[in-house]
Order: sequence, then C-alpha cells, then structure tokens
Amino acid sequence: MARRATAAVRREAAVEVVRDEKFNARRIELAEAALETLGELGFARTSLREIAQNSAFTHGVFHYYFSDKLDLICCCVRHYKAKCVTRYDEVVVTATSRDELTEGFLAKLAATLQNEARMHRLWYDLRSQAMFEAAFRKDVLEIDKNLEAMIWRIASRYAELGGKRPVSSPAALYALFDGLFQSALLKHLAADKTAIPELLDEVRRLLPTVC
Amino acid sequence: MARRATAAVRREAAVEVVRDEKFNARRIELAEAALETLGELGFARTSLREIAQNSAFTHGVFHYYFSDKLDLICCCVRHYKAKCVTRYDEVVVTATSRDELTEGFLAKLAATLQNEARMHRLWYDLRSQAMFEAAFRKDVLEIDKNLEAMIWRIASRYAELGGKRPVSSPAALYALFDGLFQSALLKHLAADKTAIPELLDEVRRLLPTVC
DNA sequence: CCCGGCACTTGACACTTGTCAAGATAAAAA
DNA sequence: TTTTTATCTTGACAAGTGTCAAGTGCCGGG
Repeated sequence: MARRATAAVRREAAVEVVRDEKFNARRIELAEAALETLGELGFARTSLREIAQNSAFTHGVFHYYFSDKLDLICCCVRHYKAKCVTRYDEVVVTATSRDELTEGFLAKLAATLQNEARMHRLWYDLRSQAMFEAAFRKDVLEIDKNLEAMIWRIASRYAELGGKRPVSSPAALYALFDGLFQSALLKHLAADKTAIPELLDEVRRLLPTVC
Repeated sequence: MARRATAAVRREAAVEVVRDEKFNARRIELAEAALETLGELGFARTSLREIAQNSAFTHGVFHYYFSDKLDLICCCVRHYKAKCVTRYDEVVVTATSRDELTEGFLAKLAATLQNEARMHRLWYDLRSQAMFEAAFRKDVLEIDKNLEAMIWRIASRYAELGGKRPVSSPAALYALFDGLFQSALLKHLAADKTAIPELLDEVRRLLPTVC
C-alpha cells in the first residue's frame, strides 16, 4: 500500500513537471511575441493589447502566465539574453588565423546590424530602462556581463592567434565595441548608408591595435 | 507721414521681438521643468500632468507653448545639449600639464556621475528613443556629434601636452569613453559603490594608452 | 476709466492603459 | 457519461493619457 501511494505520488509529480514545462513553453512563446512588438515600438509605446494583437492570443492571457507587465518584460529580457550572447562563438572556435577571425567577426557584425536592428535597439532601450526601473537591473547587468565576456573571447582568441595579449581590460574593450555598435545602429536606423561600412572599417583598424 | 508709419512699424517689430523673447524664455523654463521629471521617471513614464505637477504651472500651459508632447521633448533635448557639451572645456583650457588635465577630467567625471546621474540616464533613454522615434534623431545625432567633439578636444589637448597625437579616431575614442560612462552609470544607479572608482581607474590607465 | 489681447487655468473629450473577475471551451479524470 | 481541471476569452473597471475649447484674470494702451 505504501508502494502504491508512492507510485501515485510519483505519477502526480511527473504530471506536475509536464504541466510546468508546458506552462513555461507558453510563457516563452508569449515572451517571443512580446519581443516582436517591443522591437517594433519600443518599451514606452508597447501595450499588452498591442502585443496580443500581433500574436495568436488575446490580451487576457498575459495575466494567466505573468503576474504583471513587468514580469512579462523581465521574462522577455531573460529570453533575449539566451539568444544573443553566443552569436560570435562559432567564428571564434573555427577561425584558424587572424584574418579569418577578423572577416568572420566583421561579417557577423554587419549581418547583425542589417537584419536584427530592431532587436538590438530594444536591448539598448531596455538597458536604459534599467537605469530607471530597479526590477530590470539584475537581468540587464547579467546580460551586460555576458556580452563583455563574449567580446573578451573574441579579443583573446584574436590576440592568441597573433601570439599577443589584449592590451586593455575586458570592460574597456566591451565599452569600445558596444559604443561603436550603438552609434552605428543609430546611424543605420537613421538611413545612413555609410553606417555599416564605417563601423567595419573602424573595427578592422582597431582590432590589431588593441590585441 | 511715411516716417511716422515707419516708426510705428519699427516699434511694433520691437514689441514683437520682446514678446518672442518672453515666449522663448518660458518655453525654456517649461523645458527645464520637464527635464526634472523626465530625469526622475524616464521617457516612458512621464506624462504632461506629472511634469506640470512638479512645476509652477498647470498641465494646459504646455499646449500654449508647444504644439504637442513631442515638440516639448524635442525642446528639452535641444536645451539639454547646450548645457552638457562644454562640461570639460574649462579643464581643457586651463590645464598646463598632462597630470593636471587628467586630474581635472577625472574630478569632473566623478562629480558628473555623482550629481547628475538623473540627467545622464535621461540622455541615454532619449538616445534609445531616437532609435524608435524619427523625430528625435536629428537632435540626438547632433548632440552625439558634439559630445564626440568634446571628447576629442580633451584627447587632443592631452596628446599635445605629451607631444603626441591620439592613436585612434574621434569616433572610436568617443565610443570608448561613452561606453565606459554608460556602464559605470548603470552600476552606480544600482548602488554599486565601486562604479565610480573603477571608472576613474580605467580612464586613468587608458588615457596615456590612447593619446 | 475701459477694453482688447495675452498668459494661463479649468474642465471636459475621447481614448488607452493595466488589471482582473466571470464565463466559455476543451481536455483529462473519474 | 459526468465532473473536474487547465486554459483561454470576454467584457468591464478605474485610472491615466494627450488634446483642446472655453473661460478667467490681468496688464498696458487708448
């Protein structure tokens, strides 16, 4: 009898796990839909109803899966993180020379700016929001740390391939590339055709200088 | 008679000018009040009524002096610009040695981060908004250009005092310092006591490297 | 003195917002 | 089958939004 009871408990626990997984999957699905609209309109102009309208659901769902709007957007930020901090890792791993790494990095950089401008302006938007809204800070700071590490992996590998070491700190390197990217993104969104090539030139010139 | 008519026209024109000046002065006064609230709450959460409540006026005034909310905020951005792009110029002019320039620059940097954090997070907020709202782009890009020039003046002077030339472009230098400042600001607002000293250390180490 | 226009306030408008309770639907359990 | 439970929709709520027309007070010129 004790054994049967245990089995029932186990089965119930398994059911619970499955439900949790389903619940989480839908949360992520909703977060992804939200990211679309956020990338289009920005944090300030995005409402739950607008998000719902660009998705397969109605506005009420969000309060079934999220405690409130902030909870939803925090979930968006966390989900965004997972996608974005490994963007350049393949290039880092496969490149066998400085030139190869440079070209791979630049190609990905240009493609990102070209195709994912909306997602990245959202990132800058949310990072600014974190300066006002404490609830975002923890996640934003963590993403920032991961991005810094990502840049550092590139720089380290680049230096290694030349038998050198990066000449500045991870923080300074990240600041440099992030600043350049941010500025290029703004210009690109302002329909400045020179934004991408100028960013590439700048990075191409900079890489041998700093590593 | 022609002369009297001319005199009347002139007087009227003078009156007009005075009125315009008064009108403009009040516009700036209102923009300044708006900047206070914007710095406190951020773009997303700031309403005209909130701005009015933190000022000596009522919410209706803003439509007497501005065509709409965007017009007001554009005016805020432009007014902000005027105040902020000359922050380090005195140090640049008066410093007679590299050390003096370094210490003056670092002191102002620390003071800015400490005392004007709210105004600067607003700047980063509005710069992000410009990625979504085309109406902001022209002014934001212009401010960015001015800030880049400001950094360049510091770097040039620093290099000059050492008989050198800056080793990187104005764009890269600005990206570097702006990125570092932005990151330090976020950490500072997240109550990270090490943010300011670490920024100062980083800049102190970096200056001789880049100029 | 009065009057016209400027500067500002007031109150209302149409609309949007986040939130949530109540109900519908469908799948699972009994 | 019936009952229960999970999921999702609907409609409503109060609060807040930008906007603007109408009105108030006031000051300077006639």
